Amino acid sequence: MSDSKSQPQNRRRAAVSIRDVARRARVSIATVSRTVNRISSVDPELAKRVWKAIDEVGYLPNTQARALVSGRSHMLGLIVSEITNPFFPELVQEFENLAVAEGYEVLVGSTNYSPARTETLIRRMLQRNVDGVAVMTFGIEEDLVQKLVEREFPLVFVDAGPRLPNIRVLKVDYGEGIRQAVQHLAALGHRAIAFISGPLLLRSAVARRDAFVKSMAELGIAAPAKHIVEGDHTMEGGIAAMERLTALAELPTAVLCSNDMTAIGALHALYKTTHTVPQDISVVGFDDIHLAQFMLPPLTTVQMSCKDLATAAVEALRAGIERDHPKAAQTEWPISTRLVVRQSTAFPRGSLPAQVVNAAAAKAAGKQSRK
Amino acid sequence: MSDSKSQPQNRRRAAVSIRDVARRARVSIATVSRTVNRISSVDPELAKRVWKAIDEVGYLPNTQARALVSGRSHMLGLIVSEITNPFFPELVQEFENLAVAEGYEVLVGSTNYSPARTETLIRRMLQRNVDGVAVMTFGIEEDLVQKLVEREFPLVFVDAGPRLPNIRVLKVDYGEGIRQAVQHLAALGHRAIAFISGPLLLRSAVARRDAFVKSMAELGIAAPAKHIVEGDHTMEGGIAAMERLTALAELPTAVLCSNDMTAIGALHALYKTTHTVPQDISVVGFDDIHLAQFMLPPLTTVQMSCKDLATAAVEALRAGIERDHPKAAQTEWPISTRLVVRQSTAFPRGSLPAQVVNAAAAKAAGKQSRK
DNA sequence: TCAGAGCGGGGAAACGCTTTCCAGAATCTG
DNA sequence: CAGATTCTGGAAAGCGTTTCCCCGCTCTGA
Repeated sequence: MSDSKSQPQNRRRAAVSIRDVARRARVSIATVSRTVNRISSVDPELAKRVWKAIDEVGYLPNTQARALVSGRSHMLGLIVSEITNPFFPELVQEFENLAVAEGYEVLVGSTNYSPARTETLIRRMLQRNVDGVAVMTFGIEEDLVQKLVEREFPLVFVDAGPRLPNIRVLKVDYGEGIRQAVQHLAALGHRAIAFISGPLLLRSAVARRDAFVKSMAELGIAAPAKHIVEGDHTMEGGIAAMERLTALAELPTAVLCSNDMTAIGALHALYKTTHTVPQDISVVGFDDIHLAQFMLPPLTTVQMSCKDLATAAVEALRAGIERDHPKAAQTEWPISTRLVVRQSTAFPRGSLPAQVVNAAAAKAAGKQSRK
Repeated sequence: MSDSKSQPQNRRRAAVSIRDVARRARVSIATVSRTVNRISSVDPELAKRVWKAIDEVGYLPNTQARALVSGRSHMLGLIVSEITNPFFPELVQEFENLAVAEGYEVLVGSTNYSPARTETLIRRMLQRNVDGVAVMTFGIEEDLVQKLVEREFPLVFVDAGPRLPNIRVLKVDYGEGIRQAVQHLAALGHRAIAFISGPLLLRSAVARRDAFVKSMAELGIAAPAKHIVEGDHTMEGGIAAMERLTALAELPTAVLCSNDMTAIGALHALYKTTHTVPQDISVVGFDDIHLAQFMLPPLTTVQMSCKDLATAAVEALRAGIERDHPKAAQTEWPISTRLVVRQSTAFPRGSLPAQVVNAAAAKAAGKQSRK
C-alpha cells in the first residue's frame, strides 16, 4: 500500500502505484515507467532491480492514468443487436479473444433494436474513451452513430456505412452462400422453395432476400410473393412466419431462412403441425451457429463464420486506430459464406421412397459437411 | 475542440474538455464541475448557462480522469465460464441492464474453464480498476481469485466463497427445484430416473447431483450409480452421457439433466437412436434458458432465473462498493429455483395408451407452465 | 589534457478532472 | 455602521502515468 502516513478515507483502496515501486527500487518514477515500457535505454542491471521491486509490491500499472496521458484507452467498443441471439455471443467471444491478444479491452453493448439504447450505448463508449467501435448490427443504426462519425472516430460497419476516411466496412458476400443453398435444393428436385426473411429494416436482411430472389431467377425457378414472408430473426418470428406458410393451400417443399434462429423457429412450427423435416419439407438456415448442428434434425445452413467476421473487425479497427498500420488504407474487408449440408434437407416428398431419401441425404451430408 | 493554437500529432483526437465549457460559459472550470455534479451551491442562473455551453460544445466528462481522481471507476467486472453457453448471455444481458441503470459499466470476461485465462482476466480487471467483480462461474475458480481477495476487493460468488468481509455469496437453492422435478416424474409413475450431472469439479454441479440423490431418497426410489453419469454442461457432453445411458441393458424411463444444454444434447442423442421424447423417455433440464421452450419437444426444466441472479449480483456488488449501502452488512443472497413443466415429460411408456399420455402431458403442461 | 559526443537517468510538466482552500461579496445582527 | 456570518467562484493541489528536457557521467579523438 502506497502511503503509510495517511490513509485517506474518501477513496476506496490505496492501490500500489509507480511511486511505491520507485521508492523500493531506489530509482525515479521515470525509470520505472521506462522499464515497464521496455525502453531499451534502461540499464539491464537497473531494470532487473525494478522488475524485482514490481514483483515484490505487486504493482499493476493503472490503465486509467495511462489512457489519460496517452490519449488511447486501449478499449474497443463492440455493438451488437442482441446478445441473446446465439450468433452474437459467438461473435463476441471471437472478437474478445482477438482484441485481448492485441492488448485491447472490449466494451460490449447490445442495442436490442432500440435507438434510445443505441444512443446511450454510444455516449457511454465515448465517455469511456474507446479507441474505436465495431457496429455489428448488420445494417441498422448507421444514422444513429452520427456522433461518432462527426468525431472522426475509427468505426467498422457490416455491409454498409458512410463512405468516410475513418470508416471501414465488412462486406459480406451473401450471394455465394445463398446461391449454393438454392442450387442444393434445386438439385434435390425442389421447385416450391419459400424464403423467410429477416426484418426488412435490416439491410443485411434485404440483401439476403435479394440474393435468394436472384439465385432463384438464375435457375429459372419462380419465387412467388406468397412464398416470401417476413420474419424478424428470432425463433418466435420463425414460428409465426412458418405458420403463415403452412396455412397456404399447398405447402412449399423447402424453406430457406434468413438466419438459424428463424430456421429453429420454423422447425418448431413444423413439429407442432406434425410435419416431418426433411421428409415433408426441407429447411435451410443461415449463420451456422454452434447450435445448428444439434437441432433435430441437424440443420443444413449457410455458414457465415464468426471467426472471419471478428478477425476482420479487429483488424479493420486496428487499421483505423494505429498509425502506420499496414492496412490503414483498406476500406473494405470481404467476408465469404458457404453452404454446410446436414440433415434438414432431402428430396421433396413423393419424388423417391423415404429410405432412398434418407440414405441420399445422409450421404450428401457426409460428403459435403466435412470442412 | 480544445486548443486552437497547437494540434498535437501524437494523440488521437482533441476531445472537448471541461475547459472548453468553462471558457464558453465564462466561468471557472470548478463551476462547471460543480454544475455537472449537481452541487446545489451553484447559482441556478449560472448553472443554466453552463448546461447550455455543455450542450453547445458537446462536452462529455472524461470517465478516465474522473476515475483517476475519485478512485472509483464505476466499472464492474463480470466473470462467466462460457459466453457461448446460452445461459450466460442471458445473465450478462440482465446484469448489464441493471448495472448501466445504476451508472456502472460492465467488463465481461469468460474463463472457458481455463485457470490461465482466469488469471489474465483478473489482472486485466484489476488494471482497469473495476470497483468490484462478480464471479459467476458456479463454483470453480475461487482459489484463483486470491489476488482479489488479498486486495480486499468487493467480490460476489455463486454458491460458495471464502467467508471474508468483502465477499458476498449468492446462495442458490438447487434443492427445491430439483425436488419438484423428481416429484413430478415420480408422480407420473417414473421409477427408473437417471441423472446427467455437470462436470463434478464445479461445486454447483455437485450440489445439483446431491439434490437429485436426496430427493430420490426422500421418495424411497433407488438411484443406482449406473443411472448417474457425468456430463460437462455442454451439448456434446449431453450427447455422450445420453449415449452411455442408452447403451444400458434397460433404458431409464426418465432423465434429469444438470443444465439445459445437457438436456438438449440428450434430446439429440435420443433422436439419433430413434427414441421418442416423451413417449419413450422423459427429459428434464435445468436453468430454463430461453431456448428450452423452443426445443422439440419443448423442454420441461427447472427454472433458475437469470434476472434474479443478476439482480442479486448487482445489488450485492453495490453493497460492497458504496458506503452506507442499506444492505452493506448482508453476506448471503438467496436465489430460488422452481419446476416449469412443458412437453418433454410424460407417463412412462407402457403405463397408459399414447393418446392418453399426450393429452395428460399437454394438460399438465398447460396447467403448470403458466407463470 | 580537454572539448565534444553519446548516453543513461532524474526532475518536472502535462493529461482532464475533482476537491479543497481561500478571498471577496453579500447579507445579517447588535 | 462595524463586525460576524454565509455564500460563491477562482486558484491550486493532486490522482498515476508518460515524456520532454537537461544534467552529469564516460568515452573518443585531437
